[in-house]
Amino acid sequence: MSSVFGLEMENYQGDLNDIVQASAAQQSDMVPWQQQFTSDPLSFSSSTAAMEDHRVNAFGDPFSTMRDPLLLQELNGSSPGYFSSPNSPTIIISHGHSSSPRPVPPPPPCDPPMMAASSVSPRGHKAPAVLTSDMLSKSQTKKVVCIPAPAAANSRSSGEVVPSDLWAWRKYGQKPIKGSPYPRGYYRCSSSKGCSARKQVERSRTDPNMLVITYTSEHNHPWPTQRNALAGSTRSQPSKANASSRKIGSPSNSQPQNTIKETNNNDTTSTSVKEKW
DNA sequence: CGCATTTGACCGGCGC
DNA sequence: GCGCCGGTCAAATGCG
Repeated sequence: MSSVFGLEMENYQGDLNDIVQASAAQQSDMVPWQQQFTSDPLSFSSSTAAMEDHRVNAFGDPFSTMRDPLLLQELNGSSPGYFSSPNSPTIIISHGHSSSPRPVPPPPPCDPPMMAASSVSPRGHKAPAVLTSDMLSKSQTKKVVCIPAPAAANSRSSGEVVPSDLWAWRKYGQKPIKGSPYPRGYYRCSSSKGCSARKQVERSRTDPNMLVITYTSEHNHPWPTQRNALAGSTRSQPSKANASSRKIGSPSNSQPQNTIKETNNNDTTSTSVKEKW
């Protein structure tokens, strides 16, 4: 399996490039993030511990220092090394045209049952992205991103950590998923009212440290120059139970550079990108 | 005041 | 046909 992955990864890198480029192209007229990132020196220790430490300590929110994997993906355009790194988040991109009205949740790349069996290490798993073509061959563009979810420094009451990205996401629901001890959160893009972009965030049942983010639909608007409009952007903490710990992961309103860092971390998580149309 | 988050209810699809 | 599960909606609440 791993070998397959490796191969796939290689292949996907190529695809990814395309994707990234495409993405970049799409948003090229929006925000020159790449420049920002590019200018950011990537100096991270390759050691997992260091990485985690780095992330978690950065702001208390491991994800606050990293942009959405998806974002990273797009940014990848400027940092080719990202995907090649074995530790990067697993990103699966599936574009399809679905016949079913309802988006089919792709299997958590990081925690498919089989993986559970094979991946014993909670953290060092080179999470191979497992993607069933079936699922991917649906119609909407679905991107499954598997990223390491470090400690729940920024975790909510439910314990989920939501990475912040340039888009403003509004949570519209959360449901416990059968077979998974962790609930799945449903987010919608609040950057633009008409935007149908959605994402589902859930923890890998086999690896609580891994976060599986599924992006559905695409944004029909440019990147928010600054976490836009609807303003508040995504709150990271619940207002009740953890009122005191609320907004930890606060929006990265203006710190894109962090992404790059994340991009650099290699060595702990595996990055694999799959694309399906 | 406006927006985000939370939570429960409702709806639709799928499997048995 | 029934039950289960996932996904979405809507009302209430809290925070900036």
